[in-house]
Amino acid sequence: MRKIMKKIKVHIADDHQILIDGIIAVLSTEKNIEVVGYSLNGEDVLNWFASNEADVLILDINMPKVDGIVVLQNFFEHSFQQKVIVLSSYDDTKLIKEVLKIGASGFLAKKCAGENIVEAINTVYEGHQYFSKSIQQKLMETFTKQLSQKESSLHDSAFFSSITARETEILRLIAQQYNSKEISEILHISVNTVETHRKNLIRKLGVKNVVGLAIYAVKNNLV
Amino acid sequence: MRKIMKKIKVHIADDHQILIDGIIAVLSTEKNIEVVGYSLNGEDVLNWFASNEADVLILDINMPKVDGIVVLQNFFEHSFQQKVIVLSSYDDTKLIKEVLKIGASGFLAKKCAGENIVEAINTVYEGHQYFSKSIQQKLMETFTKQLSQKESSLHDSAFFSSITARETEILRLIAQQYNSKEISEILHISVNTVETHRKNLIRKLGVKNVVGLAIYAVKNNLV
DNA sequence: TTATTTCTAACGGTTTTCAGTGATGTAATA
DNA sequence: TATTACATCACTGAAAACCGTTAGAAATAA
Repeated sequence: MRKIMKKIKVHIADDHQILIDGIIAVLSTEKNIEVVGYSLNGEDVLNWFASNEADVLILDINMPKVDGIVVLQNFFEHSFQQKVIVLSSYDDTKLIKEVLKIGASGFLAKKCAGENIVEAINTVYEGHQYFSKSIQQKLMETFTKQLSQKESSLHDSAFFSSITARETEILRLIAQQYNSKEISEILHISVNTVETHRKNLIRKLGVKNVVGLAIYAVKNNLV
Repeated sequence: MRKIMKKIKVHIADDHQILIDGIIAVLSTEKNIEVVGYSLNGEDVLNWFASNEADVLILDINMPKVDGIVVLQNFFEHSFQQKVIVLSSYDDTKLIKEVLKIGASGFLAKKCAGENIVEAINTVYEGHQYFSKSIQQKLMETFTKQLSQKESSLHDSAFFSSITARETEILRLIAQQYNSKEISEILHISVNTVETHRKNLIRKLGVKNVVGLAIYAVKNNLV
């Protein structure tokens, strides 16, 4: 019994013909991948891609006429079901985040090996995400930085060194939009006491007013 | 001229001797890696590792007596400069985040290939992070999920449907701890106007007071 | 034991917030 | 043209926040 394999149809958009030819050459050796079209500028991509039945779009982000980002946005505004792999000369973290937000499934640095394109196409076609190695590394680093920042902000010197448990309790309630009177009722203490704690918090945290307290609370995951 | 290569010294901690032997076997073929010791339980790791000069600790997270997490915490509390690669049977996202927070440099699923261990050791020794493939995938997914959530919060119905540009401007200033009078001076408008905008914001966003506004602003990345 | 911190509470006074209501000019839109 | 949305401004009064300072009781650390 022979398994009939459906070919993955690929459209390529890049302003450098030579690069397109290169990619086509690489993909031509792959039995389950077929290049069904290409565009040399952003303007062209949407029309082209909408009319053919490509499954995957390989999109260069730096293109004349219409920027790749704009193409991406248009693309997902029309909620096409196809997958997009973004191609870029630089592995700029901001850019990567941007395109991921918009909805790209993969991100390839141009310096990566040809085999990665094949891998990327297969991966996104199966519904997963693909990132070339250097980009993975970068993203992972910002990711773990995020984690450690969260952690370190919790271990914020001000937070653990001088804010008492009671103050934290009150800070939490302030950030829940309770005013002093309400907090005094919740904690069964005098309004004056709440106000004192509040004043101490403002002083200790070096903020100006309740707004500062609220923001501090949010940034330290107290809400 | 021959380059003299310093061997990377590795310590392994796992309660399964057979796994340790396996790793040692894999690493024995590597010229630049040397296994200098191993521990069969968590309790043992810290003493052992502190006294020898290993560069990299390969640490199983599921161990008897002292849990791997506890070992990790102790480890970084004593601020050892060495790198830690965490080994685990499951690629549980929560667990990964946990160990990354604490300070691990790498995470390997036990199902991964032997060569990955070599790659991991070299990578973390050079100061980078290493994650086995399945884990990368998982982390990337939660990462992009985060991004999309951030995005969706920006596209919060309330935010884009009813808040005007001027109101946003004022909201931003409120979140910067300016009071109405100060905002009126910054924007060269009457205090009454600022107050009106403020009231409208409170109404439109369904919050109780400035604190609610501030929190809304932070959560929508306006500060 | 002594010293310090923390929680509690209070007083007096000023400033700000907040709710409600109403009004005007302008610009876009139906 | 009429309507709507927006930004602007005003007045009132009650409530809340803010500022400075003081001070006792209890728990905790030196």
